[in-house]
Amino acid sequence: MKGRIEEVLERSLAAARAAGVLSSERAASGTLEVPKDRSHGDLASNVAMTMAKEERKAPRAIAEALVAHLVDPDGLIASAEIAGPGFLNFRLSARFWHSELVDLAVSADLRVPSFGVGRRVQVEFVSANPTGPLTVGHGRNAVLGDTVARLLSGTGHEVQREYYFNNAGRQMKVLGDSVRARYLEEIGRAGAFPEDGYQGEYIREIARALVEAHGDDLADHEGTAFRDAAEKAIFEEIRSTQDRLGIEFDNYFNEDTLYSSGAIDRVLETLEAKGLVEKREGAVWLKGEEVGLDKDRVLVKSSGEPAYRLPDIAYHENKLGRGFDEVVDVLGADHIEENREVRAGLAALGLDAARVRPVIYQFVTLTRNGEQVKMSTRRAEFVTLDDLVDEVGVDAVRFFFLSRKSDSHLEFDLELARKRSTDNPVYYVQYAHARISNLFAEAERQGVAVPKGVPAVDDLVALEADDDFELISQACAYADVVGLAARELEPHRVVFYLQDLAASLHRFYNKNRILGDEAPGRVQARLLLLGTVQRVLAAGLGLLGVSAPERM
RNA sequence: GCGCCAGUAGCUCAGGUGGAUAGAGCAACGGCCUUCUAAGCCGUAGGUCGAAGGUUCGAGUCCUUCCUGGCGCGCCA
Repeated sequence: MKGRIEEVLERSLAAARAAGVLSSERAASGTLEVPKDRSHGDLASNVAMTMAKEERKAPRAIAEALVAHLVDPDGLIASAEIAGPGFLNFRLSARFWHSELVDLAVSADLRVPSFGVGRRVQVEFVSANPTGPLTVGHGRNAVLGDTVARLLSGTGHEVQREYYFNNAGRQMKVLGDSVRARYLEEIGRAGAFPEDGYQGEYIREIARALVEAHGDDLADHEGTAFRDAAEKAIFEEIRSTQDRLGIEFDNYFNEDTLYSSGAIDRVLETLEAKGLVEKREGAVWLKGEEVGLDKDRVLVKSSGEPAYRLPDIAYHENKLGRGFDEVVDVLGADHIEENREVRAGLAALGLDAARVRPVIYQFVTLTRNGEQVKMSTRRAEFVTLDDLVDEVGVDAVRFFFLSRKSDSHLEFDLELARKRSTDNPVYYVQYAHARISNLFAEAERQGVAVPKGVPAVDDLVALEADDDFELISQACAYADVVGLAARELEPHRVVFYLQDLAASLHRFYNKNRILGDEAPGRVQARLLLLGTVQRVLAAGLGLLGVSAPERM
């Protein structure tokens, strides 16, 4: 929406230069924004202030020169005022707003910038090892990753969603041993339960299923049957949780392929060849100082097994090698350091580590009635993501997980999330959408002609109130918000925007009776406006993976 | 001790690239439905933006130091 006014500013600047009033060559670099205070107009520019130094003139004098040479052939600006230290406050014309609304309405993608066209991006998220059901913490990861992927797709990127699975590590062995121990218990044989084994009830259930299927045939089994059964069962559960949340992956990547392909050995050899490793105390170390880390890190343990970070480096090398322009890692705050090591490793290999973009999220706490809910496994309180979905529903889970900047700790208020009332921000936004649907239904019932198809500026002349323009302005902001959210990988911006847009809609709805307005053409014009607002709400909710109900 | 993140209204949190009188939602208080869904709206109250310095026309935003909380700093993953 700023584009056309920016052009006006550029031309006015040129005109002022041509008239010899201004001298600097530089293009205007100020910002144009919607002022927080509506009394400052529809759009405000600080360009006069940013030019002050170079022009060696007072900002207000520059602003005056610009206003005096305003080039606005299309009549987009209704008035231009100079305010405060040198702000240029523009009030825009009805004509401007009408053409903005037409542009938005005819745009299939609501004018969201498609800066990602031709770029391939991978988003890796969740990546939880199947040692138990997904937790609430995984939930934030899952929803964040999925929504980042949606944002990137929405801005034209070709996106792959990947789940990385450490099936080569110790964890999976412990899992198998845990099931074996429970299995032996079930068939009445004493077996020592592993010290660091997984104690959850789900392990026993898997063991029982094995008893049912095989009796005690597996009592002396030395292979991977326990592990395989556990992995399969738990993965099924994880997938079903993801399913409920509307999350699908394009690819599951197994760590062991990095071993079988020789990738891990090659990484090690390359680092050795570059003189970036050192053998010491029976282990192989990555030289921290030389790769930009604060200390040396073990790549291969003295046991001969790779430490977790080596396959991680190989994994990221693999990802970059698959030709992605960018690789996004969605990680909990406890993995920041590890990610730094991985990127240092990539740089050491001569790869462009800047193509790896971590999205870090802080931890989640649950509260109920102001009290923190302990997420302990022992008391069977709220541990799993499935439980959370059961209690508050998919829409609230997704919306709430996204309603904080990922860098901030997230306090998930169960009481609020389950409320089916106005207090609950999810319902607030959804209600705005449903309200518009209802209005259209009511219009049909009353036999009001509901405009169909693509609007033209002439259809909108009856929109002449500030209320109308404000709503248009809000709806038009969608494109900028989504663009910024996608660029910065910050879904929460969309959440806050939708709450603002919903508030504008509710305000508008309460203040203006839409149907039965006697001004000629206004009912139809406002239905066109609200139809577009509804499309924006639906698109925004869709980006978040939250439903946009017709009726509530 | 070192690193990363956070500290903004009673509570939970927004506040790209520095802009005008710092915002929203809960909670509190007072209003608005015989009329398109009151799951809504309007109003009141609530702040030394953790502290102190600095940078400049201008700082919640940038720099320095300090305080508080979370998370890391493993031959665990």
